[in-house]
Amino acid sequence: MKRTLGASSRPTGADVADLAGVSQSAVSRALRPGGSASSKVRAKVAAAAATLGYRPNHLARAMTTRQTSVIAVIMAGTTTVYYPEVLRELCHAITSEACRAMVFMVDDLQGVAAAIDLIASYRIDAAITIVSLAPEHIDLLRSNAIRLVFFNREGPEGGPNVVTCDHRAAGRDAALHLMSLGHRHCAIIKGPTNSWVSTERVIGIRSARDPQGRELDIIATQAGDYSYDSGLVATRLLDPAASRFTAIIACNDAMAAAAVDVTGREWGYQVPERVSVIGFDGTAFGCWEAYGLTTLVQPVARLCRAAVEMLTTGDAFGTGERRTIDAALRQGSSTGPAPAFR
Amino acid sequence: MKRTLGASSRPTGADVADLAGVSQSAVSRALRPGGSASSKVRAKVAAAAATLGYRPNHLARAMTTRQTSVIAVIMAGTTTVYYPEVLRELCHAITSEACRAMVFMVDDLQGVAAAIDLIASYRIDAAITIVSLAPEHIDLLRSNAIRLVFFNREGPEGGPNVVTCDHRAAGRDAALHLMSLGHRHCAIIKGPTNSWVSTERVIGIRSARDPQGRELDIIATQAGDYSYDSGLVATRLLDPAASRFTAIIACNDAMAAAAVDVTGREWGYQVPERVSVIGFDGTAFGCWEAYGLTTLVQPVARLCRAAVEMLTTGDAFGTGERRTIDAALRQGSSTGPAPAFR
DNA sequence: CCACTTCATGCATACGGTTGCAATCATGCA
DNA sequence: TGCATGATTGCAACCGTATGCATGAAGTGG
Repeated sequence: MKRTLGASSRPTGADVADLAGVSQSAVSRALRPGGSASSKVRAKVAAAAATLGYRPNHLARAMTTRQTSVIAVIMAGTTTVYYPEVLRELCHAITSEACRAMVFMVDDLQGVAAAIDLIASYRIDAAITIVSLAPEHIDLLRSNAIRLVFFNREGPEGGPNVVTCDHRAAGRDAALHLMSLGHRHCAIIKGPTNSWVSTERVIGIRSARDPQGRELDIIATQAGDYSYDSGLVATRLLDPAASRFTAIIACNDAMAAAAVDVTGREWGYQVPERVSVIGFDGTAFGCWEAYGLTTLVQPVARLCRAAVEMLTTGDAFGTGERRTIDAALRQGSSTGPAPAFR
Repeated sequence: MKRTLGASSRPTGADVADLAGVSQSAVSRALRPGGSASSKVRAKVAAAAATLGYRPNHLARAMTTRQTSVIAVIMAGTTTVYYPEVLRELCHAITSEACRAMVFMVDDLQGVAAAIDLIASYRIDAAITIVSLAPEHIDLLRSNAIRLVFFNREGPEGGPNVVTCDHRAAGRDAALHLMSLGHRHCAIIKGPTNSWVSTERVIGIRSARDPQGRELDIIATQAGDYSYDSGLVATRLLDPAASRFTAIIACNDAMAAAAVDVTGREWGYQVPERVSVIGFDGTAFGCWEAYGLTTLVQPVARLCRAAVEMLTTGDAFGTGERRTIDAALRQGSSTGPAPAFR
């Protein structure tokens, strides 16, 4: 009972032990499900703990057990309309799994290095990364036995686990949807060149074949950075008179919305009567009436749950496990039958 | 040098001490700016630490210093288009201040209690809450000397610190903007009845007086839950024929967008020629062309920085400090001069 | 009734740092 | 040269929990 009076600090296991008339180790064991303790001691300890409002100090526990039940989330600080939603869902999934989410927003490579350092310093159990990691960072995490999952992102060779939407299939489905509506020629607004997701989607679009074995002609391509404004710029660079596309595929919903705006308001082409527009991600505002985007919905919540689950149930660090989850087409009012052309 | 070989664990301060030929406490002091250590020892320790790739274990440090440099964020798990953005900015602000963000998504009162428990268990330094807290939770945090800031939310009497946008002034500015355009009669779409922010905005709207001392007539009121869909429902309940409003004020942008859609597409009233619509928050998609919302922008990043700053620089727990930050009118294409009426 | 197994419990130590205290060392000044 | 003074440094005691080990108690089978 050495605790100083009037201290605002929490009671410790030793305090509970004193009150219950047992040893501190008995308290530790009595409060842990697997611990060896008689029901009598369990009762006494539980009573004392309740009286004192005792709760174990997770830091001290982590010191000895070497696990914190904390999962780190590494995310880029750049503003995109899609990431905050992912962050929210990831945190939600982590909290639901009785873990704690520690978020690291990184602005540059230096920030990534700092985050990796901190993750190791806090003995965090596992990490989900939504940014690319340098090999030395991956090695550092591995050497500290910190499990790692890449989220919607390609990890390096033979490396860590990956949870991703099947972007290639989503791209294919987008193209198939348009072809089933009679579209033969389309324009594409890609994401940034270094975006793996964008690349996959475009590969999927190119790989699509309709029942007659025909592919969708991509007769114009522009690129944006996933922002609405970049979508405006990219769409304006498409020349609807010169290249006779009847559909625009944008690699995310924000750029698709921009495509709808430019097509309808600047070119004066009806959507979808004259031009159909299709996007990706399934962000909430995409289905608001003014846009009514047809889009390939990423089941963000499921992706996040899968990532967390992979971290909490898996065994080793780099089993190279891979979970791929399908996107679903949400039919909106931005796509329709191709106009009879020529 | 008792470390077992082949262990993947990090080197400890003792390892560095061995290599540098000094004591472990010397290592501790040499690596801390304020520590008393000769430049010779500092150099030796720095060299040894670099060789071994040593980084102090934050958990062990937190055990003795009783501070973790972790700031908790307590947020509701319910989906709203505004919160994820706040979460992102809060995490960003926290990371920028050399602190770590631990996020607790709570779905119900039980979740709040669990989050508070964990915050105390991890000896987290401070917390930012975006949900309401029961008095006993606030007491628990106070008794553990965990600093607390309410974010865009009214704390209890004489209690914790608050960082908030000046929603009342924002409401007033919205009304003044409309009156300056000649509007005399408006309809309001409020938020949920328990939303303090919504209440403040409405109070502000009612308190506005134009230079002639006249107020804006609120001739119809409906309520939504801040979602787009609820905005559709609420707007449809407004009877534009019966009550001759020339403007709709919606308590957030999502509902304002819904108001634009119903007004233009369902009623066939031009926006803003026949009806003006104004929203709040300044969410990104609100200014996309199809909506072009006039809105009162909450400077989310500044709010978040202010909250974090208050936690990192303040002194005591409940100084009742209050930081109020102004919203800014962003003029869009959804408001215009009132039609000459009657 | 005894030997043996199983279980419960306390003691002591480890986890990896920080920090008070005392001893030591270097330095300045008379 | 001698002493006072202040800066370094090592020792040891924490922080609060988990856990290996030894011991004692209780139960079990022969």
